[in-house]
Amino acid sequence: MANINEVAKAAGVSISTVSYALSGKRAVSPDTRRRIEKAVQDLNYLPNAGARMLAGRRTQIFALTEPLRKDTHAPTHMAFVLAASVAARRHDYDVLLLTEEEAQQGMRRVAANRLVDAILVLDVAPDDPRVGLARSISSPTVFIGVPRDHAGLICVDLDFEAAAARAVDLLADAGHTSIGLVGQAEAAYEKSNFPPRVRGAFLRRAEERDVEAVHGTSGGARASRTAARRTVADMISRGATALVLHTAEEAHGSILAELSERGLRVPEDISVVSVGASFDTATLETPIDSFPLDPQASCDAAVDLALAAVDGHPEPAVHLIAPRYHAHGSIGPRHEKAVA
Amino acid sequence: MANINEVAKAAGVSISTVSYALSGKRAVSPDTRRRIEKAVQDLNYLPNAGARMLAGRRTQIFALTEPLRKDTHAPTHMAFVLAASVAARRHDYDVLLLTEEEAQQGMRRVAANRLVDAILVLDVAPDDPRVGLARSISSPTVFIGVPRDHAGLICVDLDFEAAAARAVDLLADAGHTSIGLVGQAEAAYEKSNFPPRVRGAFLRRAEERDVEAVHGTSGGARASRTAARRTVADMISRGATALVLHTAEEAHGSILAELSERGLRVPEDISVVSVGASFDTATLETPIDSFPLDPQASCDAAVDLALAAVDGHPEPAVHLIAPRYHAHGSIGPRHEKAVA
DNA sequence: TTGAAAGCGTTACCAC
DNA sequence: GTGGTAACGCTTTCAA
Repeated sequence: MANINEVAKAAGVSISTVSYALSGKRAVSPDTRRRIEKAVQDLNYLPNAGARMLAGRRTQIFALTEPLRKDTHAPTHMAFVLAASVAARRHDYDVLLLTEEEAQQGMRRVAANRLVDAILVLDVAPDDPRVGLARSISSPTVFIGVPRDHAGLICVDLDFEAAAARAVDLLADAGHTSIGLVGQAEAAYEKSNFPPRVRGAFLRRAEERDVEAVHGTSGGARASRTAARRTVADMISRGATALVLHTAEEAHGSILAELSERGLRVPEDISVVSVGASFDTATLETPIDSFPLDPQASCDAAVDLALAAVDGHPEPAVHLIAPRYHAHGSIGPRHEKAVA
Repeated sequence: MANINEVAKAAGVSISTVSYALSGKRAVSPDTRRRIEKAVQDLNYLPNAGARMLAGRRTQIFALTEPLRKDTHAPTHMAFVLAASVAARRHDYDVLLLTEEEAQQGMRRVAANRLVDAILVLDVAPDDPRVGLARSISSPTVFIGVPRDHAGLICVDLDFEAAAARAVDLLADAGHTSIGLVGQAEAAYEKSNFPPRVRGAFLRRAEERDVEAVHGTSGGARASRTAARRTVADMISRGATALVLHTAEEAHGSILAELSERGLRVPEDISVVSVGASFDTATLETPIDSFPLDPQASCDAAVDLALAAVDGHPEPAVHLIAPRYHAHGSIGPRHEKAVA
């Protein structure tokens, strides 16, 4: 529990020099720096967090709010929490968890007591109560996800619209004229912010490309595995020769099983592409082309924006992350078999 | 951003009186207290976190370390994180997340840093590197789970042994003489701390009760759903008339499906009881008797132990939480049909 | 290139 | 029952 005084004494310098040597905010002679570094090592010194928070103007802590709704997909959520944590640590920040209803009162609390420098908001709902809150508190707040009313807010998200549109383009370019979108469970279109964006862009681009498009829902991870299969069966019977999947990993599996049971090969008989998946579609029994969700990319961007805001340069806007395409050979030219 | 000085001024008292009125550590006259409370409300005052950490002897923050291994069952893990957070908030504590390799260096850091008052350790492995670390740092550390070498450590966990033994007892009492334990994936018996405890107690008690016992593994959540079904089929063919399940929710579903397909009714033809489930077994297609995992109970106990340690009264020991039994009618007397 | 010292906003001890 | 004030350990301005 050595403090800065002991380090200063051991190095034969003043405490201010120790502070500057460690922060790098002022030039320190090589020799002095060496002596300080040695003292730091010897004494196993680390600046007291509370003292830094009080004296400095930053706490080096981000709050991470997560409502943890019952229907939240746990693996995806965990991936975001992990990614946020990694992104924060890269900039010497720690992450403080704000869960449940605490998310709201907690945001107010940590903003008022100056426990955190900024707040990261996960699992954003279209009408998220944290939107109004963000506008009323002093802490910079970054949304990972895009609420309906996002005027003046700092938001980061995958460009789901672009991903959906590009998926349609790929399929249309391959000659497909009838495409099905196997989406999320119906409830997700109200509780989450991105499913409607995928569906909207899908339908829009399909119309632009003069492609017949149908949208169907699937169960979530916990739903009966028959929901997604029924949707697929229906789409195929209506002539779809290509599928865009925007579902959980489990549903991907069910869908591929359904295709396989119907004797439809990918991509010979039917083309498939995944949008916004949070898992690796290359490890499915049939690898699937994908515009994946990239939690790390989103969280890195969110942390950068948070830091900028902490520095007094907030960038209120919806910052969309360009989707990246991972090809795994699941898209092929249109074939009539599926229609039959 | 009002501070204690402004509150004191507004209430017409000294800052020490404000401090004492808020902490309750000294008697304050009703009238004075009211004036202070009003000033606090009006100014929306909350004590500065950094100043408290520095001046007081606590930070009101717990670190929560989670390795987040690839094979971690996300929903269960999230339940523990949430429960820990809730337990902490009940005592006015926040939770700081320490993930990945950061878990180790992070533990050292926040201990040396004085950022947290204590550390809660999740997802404990039999040979957990955090065990040695816990012994070498100053922060009180509470393990939620029991590592192999736990001498001198503070550990909390469900009494898996008791749960497994009681499950065997219930079945033996009902007349069953051949019981199968459908356990976790093979890997879990090395990477996690509790699967071996369940298996050990199961086999031990079965022997004590002179009951034939077999143990079989199942896949984890992501494994092919056939693994668990094969195990069950095998057990039945070997004469088992009762099953103890220690598996993920998905495997529970697969197992019930297998029984159903074989025309075996629960509990008429076969008895089933679940041990250590982190989900509600009453909502399965066939409700199953259960000795559930109770994250909140574990985390409440862990937080209590952490607080005691922070107060200078550490209780190094393995604190086992008595399992609770939830009956849902899935245990019945032995019937010969399953044997056939 | 370095040092002295003034805060930062609490808590808690010591007086009254 | 209340007030004054010395820590707490750092960051940062001002001087040298």
